[in-house]
Amino acid sequence: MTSRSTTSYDVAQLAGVSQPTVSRAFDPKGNISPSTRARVLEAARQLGYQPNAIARGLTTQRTDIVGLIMGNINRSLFYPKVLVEFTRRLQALGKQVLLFNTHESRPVDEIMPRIMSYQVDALVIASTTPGRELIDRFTSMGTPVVMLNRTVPQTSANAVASDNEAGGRLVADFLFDGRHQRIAFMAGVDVTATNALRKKGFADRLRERGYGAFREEQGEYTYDSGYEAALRLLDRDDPPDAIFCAADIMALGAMDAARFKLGIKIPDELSVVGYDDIPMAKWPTYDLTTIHQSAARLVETAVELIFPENNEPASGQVVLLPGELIQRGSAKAPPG
Amino acid sequence: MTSRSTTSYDVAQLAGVSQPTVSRAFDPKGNISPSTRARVLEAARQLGYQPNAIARGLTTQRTDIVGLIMGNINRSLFYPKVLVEFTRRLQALGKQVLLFNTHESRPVDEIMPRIMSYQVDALVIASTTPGRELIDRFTSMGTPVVMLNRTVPQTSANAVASDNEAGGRLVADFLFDGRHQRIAFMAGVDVTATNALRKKGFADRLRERGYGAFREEQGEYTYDSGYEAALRLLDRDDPPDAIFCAADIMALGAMDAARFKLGIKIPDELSVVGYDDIPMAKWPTYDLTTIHQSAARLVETAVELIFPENNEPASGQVVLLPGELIQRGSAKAPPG
DNA sequence: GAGTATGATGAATGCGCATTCATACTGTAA
DNA sequence: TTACAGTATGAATGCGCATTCATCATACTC
Repeated sequence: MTSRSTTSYDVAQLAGVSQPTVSRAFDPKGNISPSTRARVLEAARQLGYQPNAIARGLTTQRTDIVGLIMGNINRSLFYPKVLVEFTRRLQALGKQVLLFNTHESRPVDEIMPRIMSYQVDALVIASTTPGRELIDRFTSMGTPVVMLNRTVPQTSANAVASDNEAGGRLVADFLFDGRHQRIAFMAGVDVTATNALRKKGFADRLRERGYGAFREEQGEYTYDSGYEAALRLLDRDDPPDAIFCAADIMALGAMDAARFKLGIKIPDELSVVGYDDIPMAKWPTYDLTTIHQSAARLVETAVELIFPENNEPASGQVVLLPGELIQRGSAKAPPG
Repeated sequence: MTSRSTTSYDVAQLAGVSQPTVSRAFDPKGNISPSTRARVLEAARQLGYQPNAIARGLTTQRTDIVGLIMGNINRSLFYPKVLVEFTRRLQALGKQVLLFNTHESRPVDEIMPRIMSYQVDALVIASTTPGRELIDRFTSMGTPVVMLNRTVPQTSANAVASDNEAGGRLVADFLFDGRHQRIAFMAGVDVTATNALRKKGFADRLRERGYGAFREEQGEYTYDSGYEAALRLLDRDDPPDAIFCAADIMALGAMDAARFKLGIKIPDELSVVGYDDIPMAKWPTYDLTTIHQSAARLVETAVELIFPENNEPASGQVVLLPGELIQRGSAKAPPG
């Protein structure tokens, strides 16, 4: 039952070689004759031997483990997709993802020691924002860090984010050109840079175009909060004729509030634009006009930063990925 | 930059003790005087020392890592939720989740050696089905295995699943009592036991109630496939007045196909019942009657099987969790 | 054919920790 | 005072592997 697992010594003995030779047989660049390698691998196969990654990690100082910190993964399908993409890509590089979840209540920094103790080769941080000194402890040890859709100013951490400010500007132009008169903004949680930048680009561009102040309500990146915020926005004498929601998930709630609760016609009486292009956005019920943000590209870029093909891992780099406005049926399009 | 990370020897030196004493200071059950422990921990704090989990794993034969295999995580929000729950619960037990993704095309068994090499303390398999001998290799090494919503007959693996057969029966009763005349079933992918059992319970119970054969179409556990399957089912002279979809996600597609493509009124002309109770099911647009399946309970049960409070890990146990019919507005309810 | 480069292999070692085992030290009973 | 628990600590060791380093066999040069 609890038989000691087979080691490289067992394989060595069966193959009639020394233990280091077994090691070399499993090292693609190992100095070993083809015939010996074949003999060793055959012996390994017979014994069901697999090199112990933990022991290997101890000597090589490389665990092939990448730490991935995520908070609130399951709000939308975006982060699950990021997660799958990461796992897939890293697996292809022979690396594995060690997952850490941040509790709503507790700060991220609390689990950092845990992560550090696992000697991860790199650290990916998504949808949560750690303290600067924690990050620096990793980078100072030579562990590259990359944050997704978050930035912490003046750190050695890399960051990959969709260009939220540019996206906000896209929406501003789209709604302004669509001849909307009473434009509103539905914010996400205030502290997130994501939300702030989307709003900034949106507001700046509207101002540039000569459009004045706009009304604003706050949601919390959930369907329900979008639903409620839409009611506050719309259930009044002078309701907006366009709402830019800082996230698709809120936009869906907003659309349902407008249509089913208030009987407002979309897009005739109200245009709704989201952000993210989650899968549901293209469902016929919603057919949501939104800014598309590719999880796959985000991940691809992040992986390239921490495990570049031929260079040293990057440090302190910030990459912004442009978004794309996807016109669907939830918003009145500009003429022409 | 690449300064050798601090080890227990560094801490020992600073605290004026030997290395084993440092070890004991970090072991809650370690034989060590309170004053010495305090001194050691203070020294550790100063140096930013954290015990190396990899090295520890080598000596203790316990990595505190749990392997989690998932395929197709991001179809719905159910598995992401399972994932988060697992991570959270295991973190609370001082354990971490090492994630493995199975590619659509490749068999699960291919990544098994990788998992084995990481000496995981336990293995959780979700939404994918491995070969029996692979499983047995883990359990024979004393590594408990638990599968979620899948079973492989005659293995030493544990399994936790929602009682799909009972759920199917619930739906059969509900639709039969609702006086539906032309009941149809929308199947998921045929090979999955999940689908087969839901269908079996449904069919058996209908037969018991004296209802004859029912029409059937096949989807693939996606919104789009549900949409298409619904068209095949409904776009004919004698369309069903009730569809039981083997998964919510297909039910949503089916509802949209019926309402928006064919102009069928729900629930007046057609009742739709799903399975899973994903978050979208309760959105006003869908308001889907379905069988609720708790991800949290599933995870809780699975964790209890592989890490029982006071016993040995379970082996070969199969636990079925009852589902619950959630009546909403997408289906005509039985009178009374 | 003597000398040198090349390649394949084994002996020895250490990664950082937990865990024996042995030792010193403290207090209590005889 | 002697003896004997009990406690706290350090020296030594090994987990399983990769990586020097040294050794030996072979091939090649002039």
